[in-house]
Amino acid sequence: MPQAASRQRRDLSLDEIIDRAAVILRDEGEQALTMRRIATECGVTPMAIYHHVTDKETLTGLVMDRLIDAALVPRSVGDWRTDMIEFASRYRRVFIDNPGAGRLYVRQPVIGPGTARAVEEVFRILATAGFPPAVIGRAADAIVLLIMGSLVNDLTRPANIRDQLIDVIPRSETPHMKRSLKTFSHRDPEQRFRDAVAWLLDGLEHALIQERS
Amino acid sequence: MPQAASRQRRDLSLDEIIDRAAVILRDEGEQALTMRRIATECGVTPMAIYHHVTDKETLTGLVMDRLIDAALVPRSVGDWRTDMIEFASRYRRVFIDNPGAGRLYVRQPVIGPGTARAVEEVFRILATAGFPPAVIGRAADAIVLLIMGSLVNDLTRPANIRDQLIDVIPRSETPHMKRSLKTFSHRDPEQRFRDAVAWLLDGLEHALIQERS
DNA sequence: ACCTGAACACCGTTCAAGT
DNA sequence: ACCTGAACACCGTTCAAGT
Repeated sequence: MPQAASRQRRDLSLDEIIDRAAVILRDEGEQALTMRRIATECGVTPMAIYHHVTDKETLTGLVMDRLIDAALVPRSVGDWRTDMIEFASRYRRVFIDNPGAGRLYVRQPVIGPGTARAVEEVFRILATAGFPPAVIGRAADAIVLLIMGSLVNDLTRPANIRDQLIDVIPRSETPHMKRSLKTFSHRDPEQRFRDAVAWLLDGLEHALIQERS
Repeated sequence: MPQAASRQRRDLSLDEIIDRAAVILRDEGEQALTMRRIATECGVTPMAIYHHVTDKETLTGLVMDRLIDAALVPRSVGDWRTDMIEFASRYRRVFIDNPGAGRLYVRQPVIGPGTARAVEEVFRILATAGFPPAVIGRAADAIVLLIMGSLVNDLTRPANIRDQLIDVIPRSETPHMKRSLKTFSHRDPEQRFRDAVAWLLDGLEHALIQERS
């Protein structure tokens, strides 16, 4: 039988804090994730949290790096283009499936083991494709731009909000809008993302081929 | 000589509110932009603002759409690739030069005349390139992803924070990191963005050429 | 070292009232 | 219609103190 709880519980760990915070974020979203709420969930006073972490941003950073790490699965086995598209889609989906975490992710930097392993994996895929190291860094950055942009678009812009664009100025000013707006606004977000990544990889591959010939 | 101010000033307009808010945001950043501060700058009580606008988010939306509209210049005259890269860079720079506005922009949707004209311009450039309407919407979306991603990266991630990635896990786990991290972390942000857009356009152009043959 | 209690310095917004 | 005054229901965090 475990010892009765002492007057002051001394068993609160950083790990437990991160876990409790992650649950709140996943189940109730970002505005539910307050220091006071995390403390309550840990059965402790708000200021107890500050003994394990310097401020809220570093705590949320730890939560998000852990989410990334948990989503990394053993490397896949297709060709490098497929591997990259699948990896980027999986990374994106971590935050699409956890919108609270996603909205936090585009607001603050995240550095940790999960992030490092994710970046290493992108580097590895590009290396197997045959890109020289000088290009790999820039190419990886371009992939990151698409992931971040996709999160912003899909987490902060409601699905069909772009339909409103046709009505805010006279249609005579927007001759091209009428023809192209539908494919701009109505489309599966995941597929839009995969299209963009595919085009980017096409451009990269094209540059690689030209350099070799 | 103008009339003396009445006891209750009734000359506060939405336009003035937007202007004052824009100045605060540009000069002092996002955390200075509070409803109370805007009210003070307008010489009015906080609640007076709510008579002209329903909430803070719609107000900041109006500010940002106006920033976009002001940055749109007469269409350029190069080939479509150059036009697109220049347009995207200029759009991005609006928010890079105004970081407070930029950080708000990746948090909330913005719909208005400025946004509509910007989207129309992207459609126009892609149309002159010869893309069919069904592709134009998807291509425009891909461009938007890069712009949004670039804003997130350059406004929320400090320049060289990626250097820390090498130290968070044992180097034996990251064989590719050592070779490629430098080009991933040290690089002119604007140039990185232009590279990414150029690769994307390469991929798009390639698809267009293949379709025609 | 680990935690509590009270307070500070803010927020956006509602509500009721004035003219 | 346009604005004021007071208050509500919160925040993250500092500071001093307890054990």
